[in-house]
Amino acid sequence: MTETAPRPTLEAVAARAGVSRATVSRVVNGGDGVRDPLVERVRRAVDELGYVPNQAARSLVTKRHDAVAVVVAEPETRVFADPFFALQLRGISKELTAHDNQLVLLLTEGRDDHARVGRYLAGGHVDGALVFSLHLDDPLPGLIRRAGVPTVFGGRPGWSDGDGDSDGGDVVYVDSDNRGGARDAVRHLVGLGRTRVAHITGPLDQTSAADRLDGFRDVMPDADPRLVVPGDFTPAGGERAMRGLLDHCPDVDAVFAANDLTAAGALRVLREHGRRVPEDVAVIGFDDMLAVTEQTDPPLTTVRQDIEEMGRLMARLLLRGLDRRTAEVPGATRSGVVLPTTLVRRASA
Amino acid sequence: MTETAPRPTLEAVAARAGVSRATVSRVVNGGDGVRDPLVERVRRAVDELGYVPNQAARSLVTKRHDAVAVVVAEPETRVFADPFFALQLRGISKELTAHDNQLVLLLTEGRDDHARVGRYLAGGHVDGALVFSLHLDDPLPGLIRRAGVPTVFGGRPGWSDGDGDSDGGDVVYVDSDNRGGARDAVRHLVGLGRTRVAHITGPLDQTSAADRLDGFRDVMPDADPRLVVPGDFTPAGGERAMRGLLDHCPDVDAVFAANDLTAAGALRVLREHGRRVPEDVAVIGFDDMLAVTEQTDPPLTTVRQDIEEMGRLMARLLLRGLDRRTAEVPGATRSGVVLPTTLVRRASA
DNA sequence: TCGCCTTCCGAGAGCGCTCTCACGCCGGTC
DNA sequence: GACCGGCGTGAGAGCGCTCTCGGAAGGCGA
Repeated sequence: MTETAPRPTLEAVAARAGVSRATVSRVVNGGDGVRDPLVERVRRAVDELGYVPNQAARSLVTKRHDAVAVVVAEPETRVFADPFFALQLRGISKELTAHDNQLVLLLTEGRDDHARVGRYLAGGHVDGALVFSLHLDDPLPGLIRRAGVPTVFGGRPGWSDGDGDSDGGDVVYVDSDNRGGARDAVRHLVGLGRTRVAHITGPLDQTSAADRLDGFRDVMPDADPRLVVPGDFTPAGGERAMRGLLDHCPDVDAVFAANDLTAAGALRVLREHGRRVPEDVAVIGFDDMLAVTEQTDPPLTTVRQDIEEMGRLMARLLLRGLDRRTAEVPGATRSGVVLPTTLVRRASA
Repeated sequence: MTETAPRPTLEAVAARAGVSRATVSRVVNGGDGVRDPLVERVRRAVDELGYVPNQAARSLVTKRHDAVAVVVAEPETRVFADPFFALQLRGISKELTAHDNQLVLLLTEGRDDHARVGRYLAGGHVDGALVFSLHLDDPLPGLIRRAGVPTVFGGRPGWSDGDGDSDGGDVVYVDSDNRGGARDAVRHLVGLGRTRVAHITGPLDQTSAADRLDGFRDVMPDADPRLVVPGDFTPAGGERAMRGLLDHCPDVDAVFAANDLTAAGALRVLREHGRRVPEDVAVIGFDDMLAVTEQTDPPLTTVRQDIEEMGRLMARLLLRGLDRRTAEVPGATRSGVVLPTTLVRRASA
């Protein structure tokens, strides 16, 4: 923990280059309006001294921080028992880095933390926030909105539809096309000639789960209600649901599971019961978590979403809102952008 | 993106409370040496105005940031296709939050990024760094050391042993007891009466993999060399290794796999070949990634490490080094702390 | 050649905070 | 009753930067 030598200041660079502080500042910040030879001299001085601007001093006057908060609520980190979290973060990180922004990570658990996050965001320590909050009843989005910080949500927040309140801030979010992906999956099953197609849902207080159910219903508006059974995005939930399904609808010949973990559970129960996949029952998941889809027996057909791209887009959208000279985001409406999904065919359907 | 009203300053609070800036500052920072009635008045003013200190201004003079960087190298995020990353981060986050520090996340990929991270750390934007870097040849640790930022490593860096160079900074790290855990696993197999115990290693340029191999050798110093086969921490690697093992040592009766994914691959090949687990071949993994260990057939016996605690300890160690009034870390040597592992018995061994 | 406009650079104020220092006031001592 | 010590408070400098503004220098038309 040795103390480092005092770092060079603008003043020092100016002295060495034989110019004023202002000129050095100009060069450091782009160098417009400074004649070439001077620019050159300043650059050299900067290099020689190893000058790095003091961000605190800069923020103090510019009121910008070049930092963005990423807020992840506790339940998410649980859900993210898969590469989801890491990938999204990676996308965000790449985009932020490309625009010289730092990523401040805020993990929350429990109500107290919400207050803390609210205070932090309201405290003006960051220029904006990227927020993950899948649950309908999550107080976080409200808090954050009130904090008055530019925000982009990951996943459609529960109240973004039909809310349209007049407090100014449009809700900006990035989501993947859960509904469309679900439709593709179910259509694929129908295309396979299946007639008794079941759906194991996710927790319906999450918009992603609700949207996938909607997609299922789009294709199967008249589905036997017993073919729609609740799950919870876990393998155990998938097992439970599948058992119930086999009990009440033994003639089921296809299952669209709300996610891959659920599908994995269902697969296990099907094998237990001697049903062949996909011959007797075809199965499709959602997410394409490789750790799961490639390891199941048989390998799982599923709906893939481009997680990393979601992260990248969130960051881009936010930065755009922050009025940086950032490339326009194609397909972005005022309220958000929905990324397409693709069906990945493996052996299970 | 509405502009928020200008936030109140110390000055404003002082005016409202009828005291000087200095007094408000004192109260905000603990209130020592200020008489009670005044403290009360200041507190009220702070509340009424919703005053939040401007961190930038504060940092500018204190030269502290109450922020810590977490540096994760690209290969890690790949490895972290499991809750590892999220859990560790959670532990870190909790500890930092408890001490009012922010977490700045730095994800790197490729050489350019190394330079960027080096610059950032050297730039004095954070008080310290937590670094994950498992590979022996990673240039990151060196860069970071040179940046002169207090650092704690996650996982023993390759060069921490026998290096003992004189550049001042002792290498502080937190790791789990890979070697001891491996010993426990292998001893368990031996205790089961197995005599032909194989080991599928991880990539040996990672200290965790090397340590696990060492642990294996501790118990089986005279193992048939053909029983030690290379893997790469992936299921595919596990499959490949297991196939080779069955080819060359068909009498193998136990496998200690370097991690759970590897074990999952091995398990699949064993089933393919009609070997019963654990009757014919007992299998043990490492990590206890629940998504894997509870899903394999049969459920995997494995060595568990307390990931979240690792993260928490890293943060605590760093904060301690930063000379905050932080609780002492029991069992921490100057160079780091090694957390115990526990054998979790399931059905596979 | 003169004046005017443009371009480039430097002086200086000030962002919001901390912290040192000096001063005022109090009680206690001789 | 004069003096001293200590505690509590305020004044003010200054952290390192940006940015406005004014002045110097140079180019061009008349």
